[in-house]
Amino acid sequence: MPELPDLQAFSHNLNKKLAGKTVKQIAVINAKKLNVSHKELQDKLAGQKLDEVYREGKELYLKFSKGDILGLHLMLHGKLFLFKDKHENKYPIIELYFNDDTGLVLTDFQGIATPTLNPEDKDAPDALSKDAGVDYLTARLQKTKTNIKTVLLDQKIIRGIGNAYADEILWHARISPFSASNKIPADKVKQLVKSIHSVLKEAEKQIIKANPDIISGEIRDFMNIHNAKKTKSPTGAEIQVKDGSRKTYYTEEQELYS
DNA sequence: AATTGTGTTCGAGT
DNA sequence: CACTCGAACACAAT
Repeated sequence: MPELPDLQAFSHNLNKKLAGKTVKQIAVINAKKLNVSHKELQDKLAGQKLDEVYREGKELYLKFSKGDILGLHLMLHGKLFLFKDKHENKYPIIELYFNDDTGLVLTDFQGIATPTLNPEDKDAPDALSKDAGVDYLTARLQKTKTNIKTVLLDQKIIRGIGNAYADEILWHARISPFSASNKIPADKVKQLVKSIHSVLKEAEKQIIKANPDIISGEIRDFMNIHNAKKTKSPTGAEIQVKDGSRKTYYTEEQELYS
């Protein structure tokens, strides 16, 4: 599934391809959790120009000329396709048609990818925002004793990190995923903030390098730790796997604070 | 051809 | 009551 760096790449590419186009029509085919009626979405967005596409947490935001925003959450398997005139992709959720006869379709075989009209502003900072800095995380990590991986995955605390990148980030920071969040020393929290930023930005670079025009799917061959094809970390430690409702990959190089 | 993977919600258990 | 954990969603890729 796409995580933050993938979505970041998608948003750049979609912005390049779609910004400036005007919405002609919208078809809602299977959006169980859309927060407004099909008619309201159509009435609001038809005729508006798409100003910008960008990423917010794990969602893509399409911002229109009158200020309306269409949020797209891809969930586990959502995929985007651009098309001319019509498309033949299976499992469509929603289709946007533009006035030059091109279109954008969101599909999901699980039917759980979710469009949202004018999503509420979230309190939690985006993982790449400067608001998710040392001060914020230090204070926030003190408030809970759950393990640090769970905290990184909690979208109410910091938005955008998923299962795979949580493992990559924690290895990069050399913090065990099972560490109690309130036991991580100050200098390690500093390192964690640096690791969040550098792991996510580096991944985005790798993804764009591998596929400059990517707007869906995922590329993860380059991942160092959360990678079933690898047995050792770049520094030679055996990669361990803990099976849970999601898998956690880690090595003994990561210090456990408890 | 059986296994694996992925975010979020929700209900049950501690 | 607060928290933690697993199941479900339903298929593609291998």
